[in-house]
Amino acid sequence: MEHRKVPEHEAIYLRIREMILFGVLVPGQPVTIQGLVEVLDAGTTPVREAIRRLTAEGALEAKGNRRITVPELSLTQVEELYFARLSIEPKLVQIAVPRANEELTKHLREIDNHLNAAISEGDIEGYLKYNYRFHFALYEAAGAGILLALAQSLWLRAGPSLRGVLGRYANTIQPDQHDITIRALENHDAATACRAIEDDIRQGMDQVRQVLIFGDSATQNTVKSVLAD
Amino acid sequence: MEHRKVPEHEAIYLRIREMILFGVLVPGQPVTIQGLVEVLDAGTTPVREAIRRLTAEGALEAKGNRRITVPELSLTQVEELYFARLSIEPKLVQIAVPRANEELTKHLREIDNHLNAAISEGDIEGYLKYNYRFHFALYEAAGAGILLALAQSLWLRAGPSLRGVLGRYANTIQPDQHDITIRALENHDAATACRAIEDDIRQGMDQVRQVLIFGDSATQNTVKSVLAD
DNA sequence: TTCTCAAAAATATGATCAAATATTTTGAAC
DNA sequence: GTTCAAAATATTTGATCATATTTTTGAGAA
Repeated sequence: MEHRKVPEHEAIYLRIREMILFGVLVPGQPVTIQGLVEVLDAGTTPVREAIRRLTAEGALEAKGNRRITVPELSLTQVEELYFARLSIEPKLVQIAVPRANEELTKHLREIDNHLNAAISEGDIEGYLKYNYRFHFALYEAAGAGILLALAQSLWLRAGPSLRGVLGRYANTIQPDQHDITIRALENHDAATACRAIEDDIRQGMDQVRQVLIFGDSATQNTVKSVLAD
Repeated sequence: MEHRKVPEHEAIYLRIREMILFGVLVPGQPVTIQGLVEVLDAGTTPVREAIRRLTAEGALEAKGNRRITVPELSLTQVEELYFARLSIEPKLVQIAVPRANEELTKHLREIDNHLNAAISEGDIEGYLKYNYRFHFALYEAAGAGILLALAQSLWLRAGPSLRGVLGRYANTIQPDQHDITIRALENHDAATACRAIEDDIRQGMDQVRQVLIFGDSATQNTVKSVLAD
């Protein structure tokens, strides 16, 4: 069991999933089986099965014409994600807090250090990766598999659009909700931890909403100028 | 577009999905590709792809030994579903209420009439079908695809266990939350509609919880005695 | 230039088979 | 009866191909 061979379709699924989560695949982009086969140097059957799985999760969108794209979020969908994230993720935190131990908080601090380094270096993909890892290390500690799956589905839907946020707001100083969260965990203060995660979600989703309202043409320019530093 | 040919894998997915929702497939039951191929008189590829999709949605559970089963709900998972349903479904109702029109309430009444007939006849599968249809006719009216997908995923997870509830509680008189809901829709009274759905969810999930706590051996006997009427 | 139409190209879908993996059955020994 | 190993069986996984469907391309007409 420990050394169970991971089926190829699972490995491929995880790779495509990360491409979606971290904005390698962008909203509106068509996704084809053969395209992924070539990019990933994989077989068609595992890619097909991974795609089927990801469409079931809302991470990819099956169009009526047998084509598959990365979903684009409408404003009302952002509102839906906003609501759902605020419903599910703090609950995961609430469940996790009584279970938090030093190992967890230490692990979260490590991730957050990487995250802060990525911010300092203007490393967008690093930021997205460690932000995701921070959140899910915490949520996994809750041991609530169904809520966790819901949260992951929400992140998969939001992932490609989050990338559009970063150039625009990279210079914006936001209160560090992660640090607040970690301290609350150490104190087993569920209310503070939940509020910090809620505020973190609000900050992030407010920014996604802004980008959608004002468009992302200004965003592309500021991505370049930020990364030039 | 209107007469788009529906791929076989989608049609098969819908059929298996209903088997799960309405308790034809029971918790713990192994599910094999060849088994479904024979039951559904279908091809292996569409069945495989449907299974992959359903496991992604949590409706089926991939075990570490490459076997697939219908999930069994633990008590903590029931609590998770309880919380998630109470978070998501009333929100769908809240969004739907301002959009409710006479066509919708008429449609809901028709479904509810079928549901009540099924109850009178002791028709368990009919009950499950029309209960599902009632809820989702309402939720679909919200036009909130992401929240709808979350709700459907929750129902898929709970579906097989709901069947275990029915024999046990079929004689229990519960306030008819559906009728209350319809009337609230007619009056565009979102608060009442949401509360009715919340109460409906509580009634249902309390019963699932009870069955899990006390076991279902008594349930099987009462299924038989109820259906003998 | 635009529009139409047919052919070519791209892509998804389903079938089928072999290989890999896991479980069950069988038979022997104690 | 139990235990264990080997054989048989069941099942999943991945490859590969043919078929079906959709999009793109290019030629001709207006």
